[in-house]
Amino acid sequence: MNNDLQIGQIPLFEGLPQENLDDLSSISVKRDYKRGNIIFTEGEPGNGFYVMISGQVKIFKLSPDGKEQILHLFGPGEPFGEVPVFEGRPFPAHSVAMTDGTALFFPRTAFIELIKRNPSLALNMLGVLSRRLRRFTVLVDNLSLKEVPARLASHLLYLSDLKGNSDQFELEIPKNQLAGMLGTIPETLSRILGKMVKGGLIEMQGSLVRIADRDVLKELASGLKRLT
Amino acid sequence: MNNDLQIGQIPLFEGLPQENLDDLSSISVKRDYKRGNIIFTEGEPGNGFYVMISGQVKIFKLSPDGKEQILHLFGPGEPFGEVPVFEGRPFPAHSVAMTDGTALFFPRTAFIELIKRNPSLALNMLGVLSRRLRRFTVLVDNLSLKEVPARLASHLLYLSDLKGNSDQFELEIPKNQLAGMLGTIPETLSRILGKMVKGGLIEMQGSLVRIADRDVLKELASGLKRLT
DNA sequence: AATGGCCCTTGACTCAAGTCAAGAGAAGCG
DNA sequence: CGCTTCTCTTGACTTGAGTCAAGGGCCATT
Repeated sequence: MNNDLQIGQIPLFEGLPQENLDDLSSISVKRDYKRGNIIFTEGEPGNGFYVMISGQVKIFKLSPDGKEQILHLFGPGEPFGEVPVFEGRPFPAHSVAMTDGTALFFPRTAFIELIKRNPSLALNMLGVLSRRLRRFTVLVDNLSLKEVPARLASHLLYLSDLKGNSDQFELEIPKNQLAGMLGTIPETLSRILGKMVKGGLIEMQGSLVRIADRDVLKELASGLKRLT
Repeated sequence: MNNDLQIGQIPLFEGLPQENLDDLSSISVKRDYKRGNIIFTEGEPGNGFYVMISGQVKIFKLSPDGKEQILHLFGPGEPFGEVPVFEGRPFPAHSVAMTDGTALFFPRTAFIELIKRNPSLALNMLGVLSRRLRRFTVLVDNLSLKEVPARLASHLLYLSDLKGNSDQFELEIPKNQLAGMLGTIPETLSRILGKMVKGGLIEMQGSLVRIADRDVLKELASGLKRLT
């Protein structure tokens, strides 16, 4: 049996007639990745984009001395690497597989032809890019206007929200990667998590987090309060 | 006589048949702004987007204690405020007029109808959003992985580039606003500009900059070198 | 010419977060 | 099973950049 995501289940392709799904299917190429594989590199020409089928990828920027800033983590059903498709310039960031997985690759020119013939595909794609722009405004806001404890608090609340506001959840990614998402380094993250535990805001066992004081966490996240 | 930008001269609408331009014209509403006017506010529902005709606007985030991070500065011909159009959620940031000016407002539903009937309008818009995503990756990279002197150096080189690599140019905006673009505060910007002048990298008179040592500036911008 | 309101700069100080270094677990591999 | 390798934590130190406070210059308006 095959558990893989089918092309019609991809949100980007929602609402398309079967005929278009067949077209998409016929232009797509399946690609498998092992954990750690480079999918594309910043500066490399982009001849198409990807949709994750299984596994997880990160999109990130790299500083000359090797520090990483993660821009996105994408899982099954999510498209990535679309910027060069519509802009014609190279990839603006790097992409590496976080786990073993599979993606569909859609070549640029064939995909653009499909878009020309199908306005709802265009609108779906506009929605995807718009959501991504919004996320970036949040990221910039965090990096520029908030301190690390506030970013971490927001992120924990976000994760909790993803699990239906459960008080308990897994981080899903290693802590050094989390540091890269929050624009900091593992040492700092570790210290701040330590303070949160001591302050009674959360409890931790490995990568399992339990929110102990949601209200204070919210105040921290909004910048009303500071972590002492 | 009328110096204003005509609708056909807006890059977003490039390549559209006259009929569509007329449609666009008929759904658009002209709005005038005075310097300092709020155009929209974060959290406000977005029922349409804007195209700048004359003047300049800034799009920015605000921290609880009033610090600003500028996300974009837009001038004549540039669209802004499109995210809610395709995503259906409120504006993700604030917008204020930097100078007196005029914008065209395009209501959401009418515009979406036009897009559905016109693939090249959709592709143009996809191009605009993609370019904007790329710019954000650069902004995030700067904020997270580079120090203020490096961000400033890149910005100066960017301004020089805009003027055909001229060694001399105006900042165009007040220095406190420049600080807000670079993710810092006026005091810090002032100090670093001071250091650059002392170090012989640039010369300054008011808001006029002359690049004196482009090579070192480039090394600074890339992070290879530090400002002492 | 004088007043008030920005804009910009400079100095002294503070502090959040990064660097460097060491070590403990945990996980993957031959 | 033992070895390497990676992840995570903790301590001591450094530092980039922010805060606070003061003052000078410039412009617009009266």
